[in-house]
Amino acid sequence: MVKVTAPSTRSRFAFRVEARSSECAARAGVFATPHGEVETPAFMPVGTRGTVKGVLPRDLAALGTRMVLANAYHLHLRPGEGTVAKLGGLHRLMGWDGPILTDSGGYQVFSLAHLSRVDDDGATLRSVVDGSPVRLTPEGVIDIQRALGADVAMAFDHCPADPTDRPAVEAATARTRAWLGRCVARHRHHGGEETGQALFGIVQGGVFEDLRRGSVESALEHDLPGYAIGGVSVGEDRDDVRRAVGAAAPLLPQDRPRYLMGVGTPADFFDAVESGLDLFDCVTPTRHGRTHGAFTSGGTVNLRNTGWKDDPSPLDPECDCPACERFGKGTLRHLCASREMLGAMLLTLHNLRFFHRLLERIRTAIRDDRLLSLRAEVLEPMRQRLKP
RNA sequence: GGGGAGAUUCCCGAGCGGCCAAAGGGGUCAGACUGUAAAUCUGAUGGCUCAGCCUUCGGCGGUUCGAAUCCGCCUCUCCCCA
Repeated sequence: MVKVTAPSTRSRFAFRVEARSSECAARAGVFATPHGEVETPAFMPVGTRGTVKGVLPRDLAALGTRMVLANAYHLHLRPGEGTVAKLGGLHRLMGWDGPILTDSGGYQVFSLAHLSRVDDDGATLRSVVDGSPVRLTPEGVIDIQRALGADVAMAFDHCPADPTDRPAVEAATARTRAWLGRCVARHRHHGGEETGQALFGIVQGGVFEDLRRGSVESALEHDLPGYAIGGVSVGEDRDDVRRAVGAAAPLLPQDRPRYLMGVGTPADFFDAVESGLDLFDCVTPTRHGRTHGAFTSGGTVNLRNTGWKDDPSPLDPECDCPACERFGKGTLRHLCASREMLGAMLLTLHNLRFFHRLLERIRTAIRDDRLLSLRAEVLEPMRQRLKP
């Protein structure tokens, strides 16, 4: 049923695996895009409205970012994909020369569920900007992403509100399948990958392993340069996430990048990488950075806690980010407590650096075939919340 | 010197006889956050042997079954006129 074309025919989005773990399904590789290569496993910071909040593009690159996310729904509302195109495209808008991936807006139908209504043809949600109705369909979402011009566009999927509600998940998974077919057709209509944009399919299925497997089969009805697992970490237990990913990942093609959407935390990365996932994105490092939370090698830290007040020591002695190089915890705590934007900026830089360094170590460990020992080494000391 | 206004729990500020340990802000303290409606949101903020009790509304003394609220005096602050 599925004819998998040789990677060479899509060299602009080639993915080559360069090392595999002997202990698990982890692999280290390189994903090529028109705007450069990405070493995997990789973490992609989230820049929803065309900006990774509080971070200059050059700083982003210096932290180790290779690829970033933006969001089609939010950019459609403001400033509008037509405007983005007139401004020279999404790369120009973001001031980012590297690869960009746009999420379709499927997640917003889920996260803004109280403003959304889904039907078989698409979804209608109220604009978060002015409350007016916004119609999203597979075709429309592909058009938007085509106009934005990211390197990777995501299919329009239906992420169910409750991943444990089997009938609802079955319906959402069926829609995701039907919508993917329409996305693929529309993408091809625009010229397919010749336009410089790849389309990734998305697997749903909630916490049900059989539905996850079925959703992978549906996605593989289309020969795409990459596949994503979505609908994960939306409130379920970590074990449920692990099972769902464990069921889906082995069935995805070995020679295509696998993207786990919306994940996650350091522990999540190990789980997912060990199941053979390659790409990740999450708002955690940036959002936590803005809300006084920091990841460190010794555990998480809340920089608003009064106990750090007089502590001149660095946030994480193992870190080489701008926050750790020049400021102590007491200073960071002062910046956070007084709501200086520099505090949010520094913690964002720190968290992003922490995530990228972690993924860097994971990549190296896969190549050295010692991923499981790295897991213990990294996660054990950072299990706790650090208290002053 | 004369006339007027006021002193409330860390701060500002409601309250004007019982439903007041006392609204609402601020500050402070703590928590949450996984394809970002998030520099946001939630909770706590007199004490205790905590479904109750004790101490608090400038001070002292009254009225009343009952007072932050009414009365008298005192202390201090602000405004206007001389």
